Amino acid sequence: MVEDFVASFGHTALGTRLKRSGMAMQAVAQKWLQTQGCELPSAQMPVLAALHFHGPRSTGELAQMLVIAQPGVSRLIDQMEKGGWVVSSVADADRRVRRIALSDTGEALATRAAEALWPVIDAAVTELCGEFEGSFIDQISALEDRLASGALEARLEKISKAREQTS
Amino acid sequence: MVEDFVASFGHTALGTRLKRSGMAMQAVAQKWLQTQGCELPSAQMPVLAALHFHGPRSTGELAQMLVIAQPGVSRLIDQMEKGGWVVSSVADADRRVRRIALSDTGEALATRAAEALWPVIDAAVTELCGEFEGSFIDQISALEDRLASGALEARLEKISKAREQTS
DNA sequence: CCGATTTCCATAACGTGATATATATCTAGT
DNA sequence: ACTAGATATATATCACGTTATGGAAATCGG
Repeated sequence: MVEDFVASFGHTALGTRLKRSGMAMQAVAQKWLQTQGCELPSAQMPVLAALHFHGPRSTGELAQMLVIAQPGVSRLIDQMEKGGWVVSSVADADRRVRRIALSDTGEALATRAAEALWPVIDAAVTELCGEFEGSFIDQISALEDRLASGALEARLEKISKAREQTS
Repeated sequence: MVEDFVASFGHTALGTRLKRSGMAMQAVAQKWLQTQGCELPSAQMPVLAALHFHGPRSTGELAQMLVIAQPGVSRLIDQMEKGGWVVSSVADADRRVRRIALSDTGEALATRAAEALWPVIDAAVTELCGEFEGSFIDQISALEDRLASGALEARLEKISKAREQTS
């Protein structure tokens, strides 16, 4: 039985492998965030971060910043507004433009995440991608192996606990 | 204006970036395949290749080989059967098992792809990922840059034409 | 040999990306 | 001022991955 045909398919299926590994990392990160009491869907996190670090933006600006299609942003904003994380208003200068800003709740979550959540993920992923050797494809393979073995979960756990100690 | 907030977000959003780059590569490959007269949706390509190189398999075996969830395989097979690329039948030994095999049409496409299409993609992606330098995240950034500049399309075109000459 | 458990697959519901198209608004040219 | 075109956003639909769940078939244990 072939364990992973796609990985055996050389560079031809590299796109599939990158997509798959990316989704796996997102899933692990989201699960960990939930254990930390952060219920925000992972797709909405980049919006939260972007608005937190750069202030209110329009739908189109967010699409450009996040490199996702505009209808996707439109839907995300609707969801986040229903969830109470952002507030939107019609821009003064141009009534076609919707100005999106974090609500107090959203700002509070973003602040907490910026202090205690995103740094942990960053550190864990940095560790996860450390010490890679060989060609790019070898490094992708190494990443896949580490993800499959639960290395990211373990590092999130470890780093999170270490930070609790020092605080 | 921030060009790409996600990329500026360090390792925290690496999953998002990998997923995004993977999807971009798939899209480029699919578009090129269409110019070569290959109409198969990209998601079905791994199934075609797996059945071509390893022979008929069950739904569960395909899920394991392709590292996607079983319901996904189930749907893929339905689509491919409607498209005439595969035929499925109830296994003799165990009537729960669905045995999936390439149809003549599917086998013909797979043979052609194995000779003239997948090698081109493989060569183009290999070139695309060559000469990467620095840390893993730097290499991802380099990949993103090259993809954004249309480097993969250019290489597919170039390699494809070079092969036509020699044949 | 019959009932309980396990296995394989299908279906449903959801998440999150895409594209295509419609609508509303603004701007420029006459 | 009026109209044509450009622009910003919303809506609809599709693609493709997931998990949850249930039914049919096979297997196991008493």
